Amino acid sequence: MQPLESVTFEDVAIDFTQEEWALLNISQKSLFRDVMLENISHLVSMGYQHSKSDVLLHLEQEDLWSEVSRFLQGQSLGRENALKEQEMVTKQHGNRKETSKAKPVQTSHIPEKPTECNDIGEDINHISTFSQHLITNMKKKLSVNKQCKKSFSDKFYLNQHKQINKRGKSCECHLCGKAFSNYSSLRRHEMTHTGEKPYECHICGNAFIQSSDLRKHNLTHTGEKPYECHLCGKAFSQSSNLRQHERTHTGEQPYECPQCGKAFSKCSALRRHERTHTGEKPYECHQCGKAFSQCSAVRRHEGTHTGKRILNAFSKYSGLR
DNA sequence: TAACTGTAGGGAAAAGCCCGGG
DNA sequence: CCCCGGGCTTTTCCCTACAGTT
Repeated sequence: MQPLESVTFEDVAIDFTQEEWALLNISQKSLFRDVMLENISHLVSMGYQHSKSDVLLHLEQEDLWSEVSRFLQGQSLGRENALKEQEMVTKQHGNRKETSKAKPVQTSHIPEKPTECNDIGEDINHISTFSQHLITNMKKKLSVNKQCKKSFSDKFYLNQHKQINKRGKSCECHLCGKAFSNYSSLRRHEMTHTGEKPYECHICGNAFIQSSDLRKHNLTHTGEKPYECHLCGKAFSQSSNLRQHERTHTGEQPYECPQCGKAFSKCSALRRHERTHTGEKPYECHQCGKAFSQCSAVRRHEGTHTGKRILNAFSKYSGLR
C-alpha cells in the first residue's frame, strides 16, 4: 500500500481570488466555508498530515482562515504545536499576497478579469450572474469531492484513484464530474468547457465541436430535408424533428407533468405548462409592464396597445372621441 | 357581445451532446 | 484516436385554437 502523503490539500481545494471572493454574498461564502471544512475533515479523517502553508495557500479569506484554524487545532494539533503554528500562520497570512503569487498556477479559478471565468471560457457581463456562476462551479466541485469522499473510504483505492488521475486516464471530467465510457468521449466533452469548436461553417462562420454537427448545420444552408414522414409526406432536416412530428400522428405524449399528471408530446410544451403551476411569468409587455407566461401571449397583448393607438389616432383626426 | 387573456397543440429550425462502429 | 452516422434532448420562435373572464 502506498503511503498516504501523496494526498495534498490541492486535491480537495477550491480557489477564489480576492476579486471573486468579494463578489460572493454571505450565503455563498457560507457554502464555501462548509465545502472547505468538509474537505479538510475528510483529509484529517483519512490521516492526512496537513501543512498549514498548504491550507493557507487556499484560504486567503481572513475570516474563513480563523475558523479553519480553530477547526484544525481541534482536529489534530497538539496544544504545543498549535501555538507555534498559529505564529507561523500569522506570519504567512501577513504575506499571503506574495505567497499566493509565488504559488505555481494550478488553481481552477484565476480569472484575469473579474467577470471572466477561465473554467469554462465564458464571458459574464453581470456581476451577480458572475457570482452565481462561481457558486455553481463551486457546487459542481463540491459534488465531485463528495463522490471522492465515497470512493476514498478505502485508502488503497484512494491511491489508485490518484494514480489514475495523475496519468490523466480517468474518463471523468475534472470540471463537472461527468463520467464517460471512453477517453475520446471525455476529450470531446471537455471541449464543451473549453469552448473549442474545430469545425467551422465556411458559409456563416458558425463553429461546432463535432463534424457531424457541422454537417447537420449545413443542411440549413442547402435546405435539404432528408427525413420524410411516411404518413403525411412532410420532410424535416433532422430525424429528431421528424420523430417529434410523428407524435402528432401517434398521439404519443412522453412528457408528464409531475404536479398534475398531464402529458405532453414535447418537452417544451411541458415546460410551458409547468409555468401555470409555478405562476412564473417571464414575458413582460414593453408598454405597460404586464407579465405573461407565454411569449406569444405578450405579443398578442402588445397588439392591443397598437390597436388602441391606431384607434386613438383615428379618433383624434376624425374628430370623434 | 366583443375584447382580452390563459392555456395548450403543433410546426419549424437549430443546436448540444452522447454512443457505437468502422 | 479520429471520423462518421445516428439518435436523444433541448431551446427558441411562431401561429393558432379554444375556453373562460371582463
